[in-house]
Amino acid sequence: MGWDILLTFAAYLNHKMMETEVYTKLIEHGVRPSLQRIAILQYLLTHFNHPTVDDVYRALCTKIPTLSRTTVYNTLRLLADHHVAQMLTIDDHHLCYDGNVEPHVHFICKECGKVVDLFSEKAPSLRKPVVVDGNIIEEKQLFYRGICKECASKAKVNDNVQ
Amino acid sequence: MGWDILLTFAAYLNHKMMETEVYTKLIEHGVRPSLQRIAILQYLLTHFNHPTVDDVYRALCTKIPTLSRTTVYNTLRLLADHHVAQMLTIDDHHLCYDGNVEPHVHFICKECGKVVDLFSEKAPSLRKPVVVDGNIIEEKQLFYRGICKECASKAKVNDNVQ
DNA sequence: ATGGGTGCAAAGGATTTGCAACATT
DNA sequence: AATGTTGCAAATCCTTTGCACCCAT
Repeated sequence: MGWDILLTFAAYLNHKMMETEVYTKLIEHGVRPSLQRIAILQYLLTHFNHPTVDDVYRALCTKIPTLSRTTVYNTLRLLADHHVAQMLTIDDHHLCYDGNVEPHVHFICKECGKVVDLFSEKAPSLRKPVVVDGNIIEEKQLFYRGICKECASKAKVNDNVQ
Repeated sequence: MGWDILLTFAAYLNHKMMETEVYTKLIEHGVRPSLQRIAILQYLLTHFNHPTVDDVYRALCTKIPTLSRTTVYNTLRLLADHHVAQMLTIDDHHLCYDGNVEPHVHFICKECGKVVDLFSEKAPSLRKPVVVDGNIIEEKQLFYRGICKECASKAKVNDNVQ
């Protein structure tokens, strides 16, 4: 197979990629699309389990063998800055990201550290920045903390055993 | 000056300390009071600028020369666990504490990292745990992010200069 | 004498930085 | 050519851990 065939194939893939939803989303938010950025946002938009930087890295490094953690850090921060993703820091030692930028409540379990979306709860929404006491508010986030369903039932079982 | 005098003096100080508000507060929340714990909570209750672990350490290590960071970490975590203080992790690299456990909204400036209380905003309150979708919710926290008054006016000045 | 509290030093982890190579325009 | 992007390696910073000492009951 010659170089010309490879080039044609690459051009075809490139063209296909530009048709994707993720590509468009990046462009719309002013982020230059690159292979890595597309892959990372793609991952965020298909995994709603609030992945950490390392989760994203480990999931993608097999598909993009040259991927580095630095790039994942940079890209996720970039996406958050451009409001394509949300950065969640509910707990120390639990920095994670969420591709869903629609307002919704996050719940973190003190026991297992899991982050859960609570769509049933009323979340503060903010379409455009507002000013409060002179401060420009761009984002609102509501967090709940407690014990999740699974951990609560586990604790109950343990109580009975004791 | 003999040992008996020193002992009497120590006993007097001890007695005085037990009369303090901070001492009572610790007892009420099931935390055994120690010199370090009293000092740390005292600091939290008189400094409303959302100090980090290091802020607390640096402020107190001159007064208690033997104080270690480990103790400050342990104590602040202990206070948060016993709901004598709030642990705030609004941003990665910005873990701080708040001695005010009454519900109020926190605002963090993306520019300078400062944390400000917004008492004018309606904050979610939670007197006792509630159950949502099987999860036990013990705390609710509402965070805002954006640009603070000072940074916003600085940015405006720079715009004019350019 | 037993358990809890403290503090040092070391280990551990997560994130950032500097820099060189690379891709894209 | 110029600018932006990537990725390695090293550095940095924050936090935890292990252990020994100390105090109080």
